[in-house]
Amino acid sequence: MHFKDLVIAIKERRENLKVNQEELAKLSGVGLRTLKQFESGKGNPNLKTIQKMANVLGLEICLKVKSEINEGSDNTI
Amino acid sequence: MHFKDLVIAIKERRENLKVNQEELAKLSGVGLRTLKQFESGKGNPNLKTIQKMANVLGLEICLKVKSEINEGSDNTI
DNA sequence: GATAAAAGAGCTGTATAATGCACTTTAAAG
DNA sequence: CTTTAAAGTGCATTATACAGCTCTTTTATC
Repeated sequence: MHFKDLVIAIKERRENLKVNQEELAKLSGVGLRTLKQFESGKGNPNLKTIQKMANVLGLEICLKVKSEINEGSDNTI
Repeated sequence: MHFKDLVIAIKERRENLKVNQEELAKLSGVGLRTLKQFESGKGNPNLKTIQKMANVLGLEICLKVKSEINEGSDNTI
């Protein structure tokens, strides 16, 4: 998952949950400015910041072995 | 995947590939000091730094929907 | 087009990550 | 116990993420 895809995944998840940036900022404890930067693709957030955002959205960071082909359905997004 | 687990995953992957910290630092372009900090659990690396390390190890960051139960085998580590 | 809500951006101060260098500690091999 | 490689730490500097404030731009809704 590349940088942009990660941004998109977070952003889409937020939108699907009908939460706006301001709410997510409050809920996650991440500054609104930081969140905006991130979603507009300008940020380079540290791990803790990413996890704060993800957690509130019911997502979690994981690592998987890289593979070009799609190895079948899991619950990654 | 919590912070510590991520650290462990990276570290174990590196060790399994028989690469030492110095080599990984060179290969990934991440400073040796940064890598040491991270692996000793003291760091809070930003996304790009994490990805540089992961890429060289054949890993990628992904997001998945949180779930308490294990939903079956995928290729996440 | 006017209005309102959401998203994005410039400016700025503070906090801290990234880095290199030198040193210490730990682990493995003889 | 000695030697050596790998891992971890203290210190200092530089780069940059975080954050709030304000303002602008975009996107609906009417």
